Amino acid sequence: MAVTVGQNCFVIFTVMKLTRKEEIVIVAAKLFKEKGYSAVSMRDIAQQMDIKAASLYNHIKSKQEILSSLVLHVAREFTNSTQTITSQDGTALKRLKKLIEVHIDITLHHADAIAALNNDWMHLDGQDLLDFIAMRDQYEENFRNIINQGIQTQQIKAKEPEVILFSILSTLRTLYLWNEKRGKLEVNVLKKELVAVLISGIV
Amino acid sequence: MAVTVGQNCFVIFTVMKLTRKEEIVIVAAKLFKEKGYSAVSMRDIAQQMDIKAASLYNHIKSKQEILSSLVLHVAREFTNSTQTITSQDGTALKRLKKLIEVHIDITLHHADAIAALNNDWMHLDGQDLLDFIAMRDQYEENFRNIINQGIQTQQIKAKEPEVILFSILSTLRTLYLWNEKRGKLEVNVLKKELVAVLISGIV
DNA sequence: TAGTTTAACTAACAATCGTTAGTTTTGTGA
DNA sequence: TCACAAAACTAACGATTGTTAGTTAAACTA
Repeated sequence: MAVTVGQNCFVIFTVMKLTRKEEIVIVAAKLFKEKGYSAVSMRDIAQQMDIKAASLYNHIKSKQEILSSLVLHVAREFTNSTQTITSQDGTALKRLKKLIEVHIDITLHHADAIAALNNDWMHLDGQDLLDFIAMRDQYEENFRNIINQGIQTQQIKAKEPEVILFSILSTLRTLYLWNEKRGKLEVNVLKKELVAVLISGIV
Repeated sequence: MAVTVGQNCFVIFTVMKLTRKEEIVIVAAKLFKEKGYSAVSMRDIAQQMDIKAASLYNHIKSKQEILSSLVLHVAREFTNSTQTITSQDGTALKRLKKLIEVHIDITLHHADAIAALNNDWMHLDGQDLLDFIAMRDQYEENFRNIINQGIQTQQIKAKEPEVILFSILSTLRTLYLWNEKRGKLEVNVLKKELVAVLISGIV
């Protein structure tokens, strides 16, 4: 289905029928966002879906599986998008801007999952935990490299690179919380303003 | 006890004997930081203190009390410091810088408690929860006012004030996580660099 | 319509949760 | 040394946790 919104703007969306498992994961994500993984019981999730807790196990293997579906899926999305940008050409500063914009896009599309990614990743176990940490470190390293490149080419002030990295990543990481308050502020405006603030400061 | 560190720099510290309750709260804070309030059991806390869980109740009233001691104490510290600065004179930009510096100071002194403040405040209940939310909102409002003053006096760019507010508060809120990685970076350097990045940007 | 899958149900399990009661040990001051 | 307070202990409680087993109702497919 294709719909015209305003001018030159097509939104193409396919109404996919969600599997029951996907529904569970989505509902769980909302609850995890509010109270955290550990404080949400299987009975809480079931109640929110108007079924009994035991029925959930027709569709999922365990509570852990809900968490890892949620977290690893969006973590992979971050990883993939980052890889693409890093391997593109363009100045360090341009790629940094692009990186920020993509991060904003992913955040707005997966706000609930990102809450779990930020706050509940430590409750992953086994290989899932290792995979997540590897992806997180790689994501951070990508930002670090681009910032360092920017400093070398003198596009970015030769301040402490770690402080710059920290400031940008912190802001992006917390964006999921502000998305609700964002209210009227349109996505493209948000992107533009946020990139400006992060890159050029406020004075 | 007073010790001279380098030149012109006195550190005066009193070795206070901690009450048993304070010890419990400190130990609990460390565990809450790693796994979150809900995932830490009273038996976990007790084990870390080499006693049995039931013994904790000689010193505290409930698990809830540990959390509210932890969170409300540091929340009040933020509130008090903020009040002082807001009522001082000086330009909006100077007060904003001061606000950031004070936030950094408090964060470095109460890293574990701030983890709970950020991640577990929603597990407070009753009046404690209401008090916390009131303090948090007031804290945010203080930042907002100073930023708006800065915009009016044209010290700060007339960008979206909410985006500026969001960027600064996000960075400060997440600082407790980076404090460990900070490593060699000295406190005063961190303050100076972070203020510079937040105010002047990176280009 | 008969057969099969999908997805719900009830009932229960072992483990763990925060917490209480009652008792014993430890340390301190007279 | 004796009395008392502080702080530990054991044992157990009722509730809740994630999860399993076995069964039933509804919905598609032949």
